[in-house]
Amino acid sequence: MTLTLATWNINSVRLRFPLVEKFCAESRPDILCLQETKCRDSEFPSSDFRRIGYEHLAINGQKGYHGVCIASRLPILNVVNREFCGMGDSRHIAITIQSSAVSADPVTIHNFYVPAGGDEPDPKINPKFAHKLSFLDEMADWMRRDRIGASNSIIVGDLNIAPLETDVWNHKALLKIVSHTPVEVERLNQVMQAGPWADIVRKRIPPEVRLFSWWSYRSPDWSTADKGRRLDHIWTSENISTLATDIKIIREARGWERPSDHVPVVATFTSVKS
DNA sequence: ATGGTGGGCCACCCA
Repeated sequence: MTLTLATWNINSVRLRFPLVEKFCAESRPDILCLQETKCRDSEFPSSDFRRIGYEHLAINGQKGYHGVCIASRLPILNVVNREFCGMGDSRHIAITIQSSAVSADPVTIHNFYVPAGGDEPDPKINPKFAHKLSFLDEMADWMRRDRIGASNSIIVGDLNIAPLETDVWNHKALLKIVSHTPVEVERLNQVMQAGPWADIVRKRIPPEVRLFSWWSYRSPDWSTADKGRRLDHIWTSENISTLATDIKIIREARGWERPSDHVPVVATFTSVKS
């Protein structure tokens, strides 16, 4: 009994549906969480997802920017999307499913697209960076207050922060670059403690190993230069963290035709009794 | 130190 879950910042779901189809054919995720879908709910390619076996869709889109969705082979028992920072942005959606690979009880999956934060890592002069920090604070407050990560929960998404030294191509060079500054990493760690969440990717792949899920479009030879960052994450509540038996980062997806700048991160959960 | 490339969409916003 297994459940395979994937997260991917797709950077326009309409433009890149053919890549979604290719990825799903190869990796067979039961649940696919996408960020930056960049279309209204009415423009979402729902029939294409149904055609490739994802009959159950939870969509929180908006015109031109942001947008998240969860496509599932399993029935969706409940859908919630929460607004952060009173901005009206579509940056979160959560579903509840039943999967005996993970738990006898219902499991909630949260899909986040955290603000990128602009270029200047100073909240006093850069409102986008201030928004990013407020968003993370609000996530942590909500998780603590509502005990979001207490049990049977998973959180995935483009969190736009690479917390570990080996989550970036050059730790020292990126200390003042938004996505790897100490102030953001501290905020992200507070979110992790607020769950409390376990980083199941780093449970399976030790911190000594460099791991990236994003390479800039501005790097002409992304693979040989390999100036990547690990911005995309999968965390779980502690009670299910040991059930994540396999982690894959689909690096080759960055080399596909007209790629996203992010690649899928995939976790497979296996129940103790098989 | 700078600027490089993409997507949405029609003047620039965003990453």
